[in-house]
Amino acid sequence: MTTETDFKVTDSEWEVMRVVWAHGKVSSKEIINVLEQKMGWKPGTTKTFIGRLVSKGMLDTEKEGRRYLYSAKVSKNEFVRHSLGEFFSHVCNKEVGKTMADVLSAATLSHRDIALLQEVLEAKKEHAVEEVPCNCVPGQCHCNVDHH
Amino acid sequence: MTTETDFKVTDSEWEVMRVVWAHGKVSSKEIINVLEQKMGWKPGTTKTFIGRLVSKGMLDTEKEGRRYLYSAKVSKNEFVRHSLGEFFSHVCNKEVGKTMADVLSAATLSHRDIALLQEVLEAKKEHAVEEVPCNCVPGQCHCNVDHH
DNA sequence: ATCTTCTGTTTACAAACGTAAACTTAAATC
DNA sequence: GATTTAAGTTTACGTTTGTAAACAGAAGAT
Repeated sequence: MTTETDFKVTDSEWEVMRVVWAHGKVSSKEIINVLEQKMGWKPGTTKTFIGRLVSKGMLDTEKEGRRYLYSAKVSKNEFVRHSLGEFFSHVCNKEVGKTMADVLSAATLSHRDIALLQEVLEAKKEHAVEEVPCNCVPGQCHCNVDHH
Repeated sequence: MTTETDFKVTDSEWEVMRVVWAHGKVSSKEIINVLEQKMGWKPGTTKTFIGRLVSKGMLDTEKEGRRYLYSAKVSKNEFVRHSLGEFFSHVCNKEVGKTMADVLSAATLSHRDIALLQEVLEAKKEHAVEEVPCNCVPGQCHCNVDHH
């Protein structure tokens, strides 16, 4: 009876979500096909994941004849943003910038991407702080180690 | 008998790793203390995670009297880089730039962070591509949807 | 009207995870 | 030396995840 959307999605379920996001509205048959190709999953496996995602409130269903059409209840952007936020909750705020720089230098970027990122940075300058405050618990990052 | 380092670390284990990274070498007592504070874990819980991390080859042990001193076998940077790489394996290459921009505009950054990021971007310009190639399977991203 | 075939739902089961108590052993103390 | 205590190891157990077969019901075909 969970109507609440639960952003916690496993790796496998994420594979399903990607197919749904790519299509907008899609039948289980299509999802099964794509993931049989990519993941080698048996139809039953994909069915399980679809079912779980519906229970979690990540997928909406719309009856269409004998089958359902599935669509995402949460947009891909919203979801990715949320997941990355969760990811960075494991990293000290002070290190987010450095980490981003790391990722960026390893990524393949287009001229347009770079321009966009530069714009964002330019805008960020306005509200940049002198020093990002550490948000860690004492003992969980270098900024704040209790040396007994 | 797994001597290989397994980068798969759960959220709880990550909490332990952060304490180890913060200290360099640390006793279980210290780890237990920090996580009892932050997570409300009973000592036994933390002990379990430490044990699992040792099995996984994420932690090295060095006997010191009656106890062990734990240290990380994988550097925090290496680990974060790897985990982010895994994260982005769920996102189309074409969208990595946009996603980064998204994260950056929501992050708190220092002037130094911004300068660093700008440097990285400047350097990236050199090898920027006209269009980032989509690396998705057909049917799993907009670049490549089979419309029946 | 009956049979076949989709398609969604139930059930299954092992491995991983979260959470922790119990046990054991070696060191420290009395 | 006997006892207490701290630290690592074993065992425990419910939940989640990965993987899938079995089953049920409705739509389509004969």
